[in-house]
Amino acid sequence: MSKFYITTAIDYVNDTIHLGHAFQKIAADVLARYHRITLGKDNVFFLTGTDEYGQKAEKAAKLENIPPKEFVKKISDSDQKEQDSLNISYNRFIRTTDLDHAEVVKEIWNRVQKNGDVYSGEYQGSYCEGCEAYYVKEDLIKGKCPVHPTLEIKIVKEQNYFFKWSKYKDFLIDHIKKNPDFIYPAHRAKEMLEFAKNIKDIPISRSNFTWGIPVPARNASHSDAGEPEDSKQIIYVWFDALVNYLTGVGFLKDKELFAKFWPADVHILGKDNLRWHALLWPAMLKSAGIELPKAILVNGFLNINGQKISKSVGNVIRPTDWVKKYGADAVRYYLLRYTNLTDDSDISEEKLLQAYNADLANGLGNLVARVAKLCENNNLNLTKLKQDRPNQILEEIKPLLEGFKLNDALSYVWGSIKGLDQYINRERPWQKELIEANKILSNIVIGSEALTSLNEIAEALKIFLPETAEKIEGQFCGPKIISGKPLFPRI
RNA sequence: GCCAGGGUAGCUCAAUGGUGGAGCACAGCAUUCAUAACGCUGCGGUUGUGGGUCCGAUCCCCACCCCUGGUACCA
Repeated sequence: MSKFYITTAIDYVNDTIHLGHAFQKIAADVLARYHRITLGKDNVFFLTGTDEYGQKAEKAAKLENIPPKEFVKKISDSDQKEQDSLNISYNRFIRTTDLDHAEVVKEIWNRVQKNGDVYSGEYQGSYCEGCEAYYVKEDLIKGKCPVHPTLEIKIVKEQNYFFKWSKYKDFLIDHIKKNPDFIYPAHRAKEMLEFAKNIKDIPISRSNFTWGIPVPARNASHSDAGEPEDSKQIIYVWFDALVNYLTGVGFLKDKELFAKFWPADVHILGKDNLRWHALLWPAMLKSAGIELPKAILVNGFLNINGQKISKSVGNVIRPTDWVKKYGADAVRYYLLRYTNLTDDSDISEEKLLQAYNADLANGLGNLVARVAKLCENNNLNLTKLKQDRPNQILEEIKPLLEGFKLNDALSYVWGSIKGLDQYINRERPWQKELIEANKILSNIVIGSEALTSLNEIAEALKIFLPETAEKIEGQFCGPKIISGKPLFPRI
């Protein structure tokens, strides 16, 4: 691999992102930072952003009595602020309302249409007003919504453009089967294979609201009776949103950038978005004659104190809420170490505190403090910073990171921290003659044949805890080392 | 209802068809370079329930219970 292009889900702007969304951004950030170390900064592109069109955003804006454009800007800005608070190192924060994006969406639409995959038809759906959602007949129980059995199901008809999704059924099944790494974890691929069997065409335009990218004007020669009025048709949000991954690396606008980074190496997304990424997106790309992404990484959800994060439960926590109290790296650390990326995980502020004190204050912070003080007391003079060998930690965690085992990778780093603490207790540099003590300390700071050093730990931590890594490197860059403030004061 | 994932020490998770592991928390010892921190030792489990296959199952099979997600066009 010579380049790495990673994208996150773009967050829908009906509300500002919370810790659950942040979890995914942190994971993506770790992968991006890792690859920047191995491939070089210029060979990594990290895209994130906001998804801003659609009925739900339009409604949310109406509720606040402001124009959609203003509303989505407000949420997008606050999403960006949330991400920035965690030091998410994106290369572009895309908004689907960005001008270049509309151009790309239209281009994809036209390509798909040119390929014969767009047709006009009548959408008829069984709509439940309680769920504000459509149901397929098979899912209705005695003709009623399974969630709201007391409400009447309404039959809603709409004239729309449809995408020939079903045409790509065999292609999709084949692609997933032939590429076992396409969807991770594997059980998600199984899920998609099941679903793929029943793929039907879907409407990719809407006419009952206006907040979206208009369907491009049609060729006169193309017209046929009963087709929707184009000017009133808005492109369906998913058809619009998925395309951001192309816009983000300069499709149309910056051919060089696009040629360098496409196809995406990893799309990371929540399990709720899997179908669209695993089945619709590849079908769209195939239809448009564009190469498919290499991997889809599905992250689980976070629960807080055993409950799912939701407005109605009232347990929504924003990244900034915790960052203000504990710092960005503490939040990153906790979410990375004590969750399983691909499964649901339960988190709590209490556990964050436990991890903070046990691992950051007592572990890493204390190690840095004791080593710094020992170096200061011994007047250690560093003549070099690194051993002439590859960073042992990076070597060890490479396969873990490439297999998306972020928590295991971080655990490994903490193993090295423990190793240094054990070494210090065993060697007792504070009881040794100056020369002997300095040899021990130099082993601790820059390493030896047998010992993984503090500087190696710091280098590895750049991937996970960038602020902390920088502080440690600043303190141990020599030649003189002096003790400083605790990195993580006990709470 | 249907599909999928999960239920292992107080907590978070690991593991294997053959006498159940780690970290945190807790207790004791030791120690002072350090953020009452670090280290060592210990405590701690009839591996959701009931059956079955097997010489032997936590791991395989069946049923059930509980939790989670998806269930098609609302991100």
